[in-house]
Amino acid sequence: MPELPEVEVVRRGLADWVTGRTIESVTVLHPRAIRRHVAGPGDFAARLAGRTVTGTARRGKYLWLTVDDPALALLAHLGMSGQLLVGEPDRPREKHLRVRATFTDGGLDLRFVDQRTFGHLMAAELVPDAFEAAASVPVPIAHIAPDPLEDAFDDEGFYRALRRRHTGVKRALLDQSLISGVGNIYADEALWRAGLHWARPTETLTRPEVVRVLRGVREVMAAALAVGGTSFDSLYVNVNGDSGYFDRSLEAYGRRDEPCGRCGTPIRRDVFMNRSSYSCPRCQPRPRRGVF
DNA sequence: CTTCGTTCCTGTACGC
DNA sequence: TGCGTACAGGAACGAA
Repeated sequence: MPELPEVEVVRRGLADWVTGRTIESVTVLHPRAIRRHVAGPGDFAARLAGRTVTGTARRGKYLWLTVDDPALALLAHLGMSGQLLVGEPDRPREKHLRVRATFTDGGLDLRFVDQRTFGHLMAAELVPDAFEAAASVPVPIAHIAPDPLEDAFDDEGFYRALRRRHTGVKRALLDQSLISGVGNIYADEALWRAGLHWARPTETLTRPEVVRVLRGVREVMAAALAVGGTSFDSLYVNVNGDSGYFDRSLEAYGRRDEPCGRCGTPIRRDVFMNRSSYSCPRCQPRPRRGVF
């Protein structure tokens, strides 16, 4: 399940393998993969054909390729199971191949493979970034906040935004308009590190607690990035098809009934937002109404 | 305006 | 063996 560290691993791979190369043709094999590109597959392919890739960028879980048209980007979101793979152009088609791009040099091709089809690609317009001077951002994601690894992320502004909200801290961490790049896995890990329960009301958070949450997010993401990201199955891989190793370092996520690494209490699993939340009942006690 | 439940999709695991 | 169900879950969308 790609979150920020996994997307960053993919971005770095693309930077190595496609920068400077010219796209020859783009084939859409499944229209759902470009459903956010409202002009359709023909327009998507036509906008990208002949363009030379000039660089790569990322914000949160979105990554994009810049091209020799400064107003255009190839924007990608991997969803739950999306993969961007670089490989020999004559290899067999993957079962869930959705989009394929070839290059004029006849070398390695670029494939978007996505089993569960929650991911998508689009050819998007680039506009000036409201958060970082001199930077550009694709229009469809201009509304999301910077991610916590960006210089443009505003820690104090994040604290004030949380205090204005009336929701639980985990829901806020998953809200890409407040902080981008955090998904279910790293939200649970960051809250475990910060010693906060997922349902803690955001309006009661203290400044030191928010500092702990942000430190937790940044530290766990940096640690995951250092080992190539988190993989539970074969669905997350880098551009060469290799998995990361961070699942061996997770403290809370997926560890139901296993002992907490700090206190030994069995990790608890709750259903929240129709998905799993893992926490330590002792290190992350459930908040009581009226306590704060 | 904010908040929150629903929906999209496919493959795997598991109980009976 | 096969069938039904739970689960994995990001984010757009609509309702309240």
